[in-house]
Amino acid sequence: MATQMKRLAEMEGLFKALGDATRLRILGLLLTGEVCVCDIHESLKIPQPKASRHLAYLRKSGLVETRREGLWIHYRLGTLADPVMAAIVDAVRHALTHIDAVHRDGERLHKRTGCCVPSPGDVTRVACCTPQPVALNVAR
Amino acid sequence: MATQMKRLAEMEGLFKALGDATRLRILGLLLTGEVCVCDIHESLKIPQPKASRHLAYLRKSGLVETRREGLWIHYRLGTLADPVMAAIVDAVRHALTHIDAVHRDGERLHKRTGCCVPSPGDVTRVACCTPQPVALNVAR
DNA sequence: TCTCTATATTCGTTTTTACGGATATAAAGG
DNA sequence: CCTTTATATCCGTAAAAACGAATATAGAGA
Repeated sequence: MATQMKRLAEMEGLFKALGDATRLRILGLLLTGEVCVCDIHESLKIPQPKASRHLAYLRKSGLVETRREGLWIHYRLGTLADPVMAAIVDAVRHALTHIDAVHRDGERLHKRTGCCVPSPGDVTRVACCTPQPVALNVAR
Repeated sequence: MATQMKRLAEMEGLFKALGDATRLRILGLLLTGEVCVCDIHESLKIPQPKASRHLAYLRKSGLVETRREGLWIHYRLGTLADPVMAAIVDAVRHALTHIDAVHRDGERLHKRTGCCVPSPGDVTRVACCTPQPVALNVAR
């Protein structure tokens, strides 16, 4: 299996991509769904080139995917082919829903587009949340 | 809750700590149990100061803990207090069992100490392994 | 106290990463 | 074709991280 060969390097790359607060916030914002670059950099209150650079980094690492629509480019969370990696990313996505900064970014996005930020229970059912059954939130 | 405040920074730090192949290999080796520094740097075939530096990094990030026994210092995997972080680390530990390099390191350790490397199923039951029931390996 | 052994730290250097600011590309519309 | 708008990339710099080599510490035993 070719996917087994360089898994160490891939994992290192994955964690390097995740080891930056701005990129984590971007991933957190994308839990909402598709978001275009301008909404990203304004929700995070960071300069546009900075957002673009980090998005390029995330794109190269396979964590996000894009879709062009006219002048806009929409970013969304990607799916890693390797199930071992994907399991890690699932845990990360869930953890992001527990971060204050992510919620604040999401609220700014909400004011601009009307999309909502997911709550901890919504993303993936993980050990840290299973014990205490959370009250159901608004779906999607 | 104080644990909620700087979670973003903590998460960034966690991934920075995980974003290095040597440190990942060390964590993989520690899946075996307690290992002292000399066994670590010889199993990984890296110079001792290099191992020591990376171990210090892992210690500061809370991923490993130590126990002194005479002249030796034994390293073992630590437990993160924050359950959200701990869930991520669980997924990582499991993923490490899927890495070739980790197994090779473990075999060198085995030749030195007689400890065995855990197989994918042994560590944590995660999405990527649950579907295909693996043949039972030697317990422990 | 001297020595040996295991582990940690310092030093100087190189590489990598992140940044702001400026600029380039690329699609859409007049 | 020219302009506008959205996004990406380049440039020079600053900060962080990793390295090998050398050295320091700390415990155990003679």
